[in-house]
Amino acid sequence: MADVNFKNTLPSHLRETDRSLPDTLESDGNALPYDLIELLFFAYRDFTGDPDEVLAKYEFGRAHHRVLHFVERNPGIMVTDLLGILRITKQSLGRVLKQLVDAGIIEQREGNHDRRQRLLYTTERGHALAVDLTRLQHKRLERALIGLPDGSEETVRRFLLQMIDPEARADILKLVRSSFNLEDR
Amino acid sequence: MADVNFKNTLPSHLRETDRSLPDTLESDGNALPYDLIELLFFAYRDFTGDPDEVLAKYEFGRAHHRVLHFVERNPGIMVTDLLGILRITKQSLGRVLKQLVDAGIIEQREGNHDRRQRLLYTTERGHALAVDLTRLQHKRLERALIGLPDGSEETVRRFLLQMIDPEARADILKLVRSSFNLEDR
DNA sequence: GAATTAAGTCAATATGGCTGACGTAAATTT
DNA sequence: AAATTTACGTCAGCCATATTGACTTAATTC
Repeated sequence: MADVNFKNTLPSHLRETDRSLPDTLESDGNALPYDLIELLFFAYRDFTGDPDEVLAKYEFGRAHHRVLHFVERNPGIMVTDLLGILRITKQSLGRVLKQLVDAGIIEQREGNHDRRQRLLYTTERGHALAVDLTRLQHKRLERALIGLPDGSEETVRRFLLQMIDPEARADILKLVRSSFNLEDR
Repeated sequence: MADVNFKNTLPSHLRETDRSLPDTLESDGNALPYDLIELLFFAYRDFTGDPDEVLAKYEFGRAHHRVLHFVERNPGIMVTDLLGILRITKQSLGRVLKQLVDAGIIEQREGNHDRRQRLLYTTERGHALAVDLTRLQHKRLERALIGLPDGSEETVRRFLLQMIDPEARADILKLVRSSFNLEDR
């Protein structure tokens, strides 16, 4: 057995009585929203945790997931463009990409107009895996929206968009091609 | 210069005219919410990007940030409990914790009642750094909530909470000690 | 007194980033 | 037509952060 901790998330000092530690950093009106920060941390962890389990069976990691996702979503994407989305180096991508190609998850085809390009496509198997992973994340998102007031999905979308650096928003909006109207106003 | 890609996030096939690729995976009513998945990916990346820049000056990484954050937030926390929150091994924590202690960011004090414990506290410097980092993330969250309808902050909070594995929610709720009412109903 | 717990340590391994330096073929510019 | 730029790939090595397994010490609990 490994040296991992299987206990509660909850530290012992919070287990029994409430010793009422400060919820916010400052006692003046300038409260820091620890809770939002932490909820986002835990939410993202579980969000990526679902795919991780499936990927482990293929001996793939999160890096493979990201590549697979954006290739599935942008069939025929150029290597250069994928690098731009992922913001990693050619060398880093090269390693995982090779593994995905070797495993028959992604295939590369020479560009029609520009024969230097190795355009990326998911194979049938790759597509199936991508769908599986997306469906897992979809389910979690659906569940997270249950019981929230009307319009919450739109609110969450706008919130997430506005979390993104303003300079990058326009590009990302085109990339995600949301069917919702998220234009700036 | 490194081999990084400084170009647009936007792949060339989306740069000019809209070739209207499918927004969803399935043409039936079972659409997969690619956009939410991707917005969350990019939002989280930028969310962690702010602190990363500051931490780099100290030669710290994200692992140090997580430790600092939860120690700042739970002064006097036991090592075992911190392991439970972070879900990493003792060995992994040991390394970053040692660096933080050596750098005078975190200090360890023997437990009063149980002298085996090395309770963790931020030093004055550690506190200052933690506040800096939290403030950065706070600003991004504030900005992300601008212009959203009334009650959106609450909506986002509930959304994030429901993204978390149901079994873990109760513990995490106590841990984050939100001043908002997020009890299950 | 025995068993358990808290914390730490040694040693090895894997993943996924990074840097710098090149190479080749194809397209574009001059 | 030659020069330059672009797209892609590769070799070699480094670093951060995680992992596993085994073991120790001290203190507490049963």
